[in-house]
Amino acid sequence: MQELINKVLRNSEIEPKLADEIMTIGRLKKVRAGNVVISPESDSNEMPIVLEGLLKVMRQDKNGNEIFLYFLEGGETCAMSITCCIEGKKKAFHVVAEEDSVLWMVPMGHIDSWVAKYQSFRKFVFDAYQTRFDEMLNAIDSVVFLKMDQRLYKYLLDKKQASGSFVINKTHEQIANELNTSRVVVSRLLKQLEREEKIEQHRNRIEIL
Amino acid sequence: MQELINKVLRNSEIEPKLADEIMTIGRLKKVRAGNVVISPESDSNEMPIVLEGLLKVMRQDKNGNEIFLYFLEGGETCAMSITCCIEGKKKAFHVVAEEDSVLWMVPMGHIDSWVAKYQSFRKFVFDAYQTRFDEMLNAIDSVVFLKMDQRLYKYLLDKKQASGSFVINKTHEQIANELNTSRVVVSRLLKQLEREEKIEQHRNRIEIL
DNA sequence: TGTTCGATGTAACATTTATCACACATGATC
DNA sequence: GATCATGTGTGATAAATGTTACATCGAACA
Repeated sequence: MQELINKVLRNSEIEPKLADEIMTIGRLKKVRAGNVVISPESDSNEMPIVLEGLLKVMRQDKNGNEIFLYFLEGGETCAMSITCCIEGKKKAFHVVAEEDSVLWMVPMGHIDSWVAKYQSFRKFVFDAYQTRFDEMLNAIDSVVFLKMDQRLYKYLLDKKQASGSFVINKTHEQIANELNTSRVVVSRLLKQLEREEKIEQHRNRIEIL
Repeated sequence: MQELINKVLRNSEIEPKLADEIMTIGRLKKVRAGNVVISPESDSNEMPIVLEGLLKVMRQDKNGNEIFLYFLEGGETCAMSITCCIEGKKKAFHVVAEEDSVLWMVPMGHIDSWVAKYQSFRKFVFDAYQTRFDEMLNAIDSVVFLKMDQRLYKYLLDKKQASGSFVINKTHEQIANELNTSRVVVSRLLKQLEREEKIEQHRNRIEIL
């Protein structure tokens, strides 16, 4: 397990001394696909770093409607968790395991001092912010500028990209929830994509061509 | 002028010594309403702090379609500028003066060392990120979960809030651009809001009741 | 005063998306 | 293989939004 942490952290630009600290202070957490890692209710004070697997960040409104924002892949962390914890604010999002994942949970208490002390950690944090802003803008773009058929296709491609697999194991219903639309709409548009030979459909499974 | 900077920075939680540095190193910039402060083309390496007035942050796609994201008010800064400059990435947004404004432009070169050195600056920066994430999520909520009539009304209320005025001097066309819809749609919905006695309309001017 | 131009109002229609209803397919289980 | 729960396909219709076209209004100014 230590090797895994080592691999992710050493591969990043974290300096060895800091990597040691992070390894000493954090704890390992395994989550199974579908499980919630962070929710508005949870007041965890840990920053999750993805060692293995894939997390997804979802936004939810008061009525329980959801929308998918972006994925967190190996080596990445949840920038919003950092700000929320530092500010002690309630989180306004869910983080859910998209695949079985291995996380390294780092208590927030040390963040400030690391930011002060390590240039490489400042870079790590600012990188995280940069990437998250980009993803957020990307999410906004999709919703604002694209029609549902394009949004859906983009969603499938993003998922392929993040998971590294051409196969997506989801029902139409699940996809509809992530795009905040209805199952019927997704079924219709997927059928259309199939006719255009961009995908192939099976039960609970979509294959990207 | 120095008084203005003093007022904004001293009122914030920036420690005096840092405030002095910021005042020594930055430069004053005045912009008139409508003028562009930051655009994807500009590769300015300065972080703008709003001393007076109001800026708005807009997202634009390749086809030139726009959408309003959020306002930057007095004492606030553009978090996305920080990350972009640090990462040396192209900015993916426009910052435009919504009102005549006075800005304090701080060269990015000093940011990293200030973050390392001053706890209060770390707080300032993390606050900025937190606020921006919130505003961004808020923008996403509007676009994803609200119908156009509600989005429009929310937009008017936000504008009222940010400007501190019940009067909005904009044409339907301008509003339509910020919401990425058409003038006709805005006219229709504004008329509706007028019938519901939530607003009063005049030429180039909307009054919130 | 009349002209001009940008802003606003509104009808008619097209397109996109949402919703409802129901048929049918598939895989699991007994 | 009969039963059942769940997933998918599709028509019909409604609602929301976008588009086109044109009328009217009001301010500015010749």
